[in-house]
Amino acid sequence: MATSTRLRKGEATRRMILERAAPVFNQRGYAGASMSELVEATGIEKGGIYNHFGSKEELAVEAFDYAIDLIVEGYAAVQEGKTGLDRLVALIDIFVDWSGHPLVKGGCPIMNTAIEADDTNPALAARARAAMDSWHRLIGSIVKEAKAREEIDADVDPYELATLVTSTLEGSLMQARLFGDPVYKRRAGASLVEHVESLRNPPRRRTRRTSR
Amino acid sequence: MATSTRLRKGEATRRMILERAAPVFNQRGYAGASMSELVEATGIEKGGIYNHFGSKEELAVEAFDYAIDLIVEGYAAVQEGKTGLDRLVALIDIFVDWSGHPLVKGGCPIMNTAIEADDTNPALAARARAAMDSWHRLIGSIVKEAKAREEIDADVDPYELATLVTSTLEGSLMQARLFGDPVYKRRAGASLVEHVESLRNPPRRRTRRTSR
DNA sequence: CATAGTTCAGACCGAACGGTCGGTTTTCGA
DNA sequence: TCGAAAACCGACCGTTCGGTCTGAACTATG
Repeated sequence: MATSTRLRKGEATRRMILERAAPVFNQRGYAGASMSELVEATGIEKGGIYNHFGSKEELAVEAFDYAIDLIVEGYAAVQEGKTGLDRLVALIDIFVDWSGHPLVKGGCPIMNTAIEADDTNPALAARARAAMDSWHRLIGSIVKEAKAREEIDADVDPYELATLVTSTLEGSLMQARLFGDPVYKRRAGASLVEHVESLRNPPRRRTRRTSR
Repeated sequence: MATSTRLRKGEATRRMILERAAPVFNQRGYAGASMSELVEATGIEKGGIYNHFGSKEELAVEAFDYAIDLIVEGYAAVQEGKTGLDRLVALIDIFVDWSGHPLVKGGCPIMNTAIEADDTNPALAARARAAMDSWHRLIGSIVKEAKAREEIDADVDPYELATLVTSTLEGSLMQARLFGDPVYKRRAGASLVEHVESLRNPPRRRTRRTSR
């Protein structure tokens, strides 16, 4: 069919633009990233870029979604073959250490976008909310599964635990990036894993203090 | 003396500029805030602003320091008359609810600056590091005091607890602002207070789960 | 292999950017 | 009250911003 084949080449460069623009936006922010930087990063001239995206904002939104897709796939992969609370621990572990190869350079796109866009860019803020919501639901569903398997008490609120885990992880990532030191993430991860394990049913011996 | 009196009027407007520029930078970010916005916010024309600050960056750095000073004073005030762990709990409580009157509009300047500047602006990133470090030390000193008063075990690492508390608070603030809902902060605060209380020595009955 | 349709380069646009500067007004000690 | 210094305005600077558009180059089907 005409449409699908005609558009093929364009689709490829379109994806390539997103792939290379995503880290630029994630590192420099929406306001901080200029079209000339994006031209340099993508190797496509301005006319070429605007042939695929109607505006800088449209490109930023799609680049954000692209980054989120990458991350969603990454977190899905690390849960494979695991069940219940083990899935949650795997998520925490991989957040703490992306095996040295961050999926998108510049930190967590959700947090970066949330911080910049909440007061300035409604479109980007809405995408950040959607992505964060999806992340909350992922953790929430894991907790629900753990409850169904009777790994943890029935009165643990899945969504509440999800947002609490998120708070600690994202806050630790912010500090880790600010100081260029992963120890903040490790501490937070260890503390969260300990907390999660303490919820296990029947309760095991409680190891009290945070990691050292 | 000549110098001190001659400069008086200028110093006043200089402070006024910082006072009005700080929320602009905090809400719109460094790259997102334009000089024309700062002119509008301060009521001072561009020439007037540049009479006091050598560059936009210099203004941003001083505005950041100004915002931090406000916050430091705020946190100092809330600790008055309290000792040991009660000081820490007071800090957590006030972070969760700035009584409806945020000291600087746009969220936590340290986090906002850390997120934007870590990959783009070394000068601002350095100030954010300094401010965060001071915050860490404040909490650390409180924990040390609590240890000296034998409120908590001697093997609790003050600095470690400080960074953990910070992670959870900042991460929850990010979510609260993204969704426009303070519940994220409240949950995090409740969880942290519970955690802190569980460290009290002699150990009281442990309430196990997160707040509800 | 012709050619219609798609993709891209790059010159170009007006607006807005951060920053400068000369001149006017305001301030305040003498 | 006078006058020098400080404070401030606002026009102006060159540059870069996001965005447009025309024509050339490429793609892939009939």
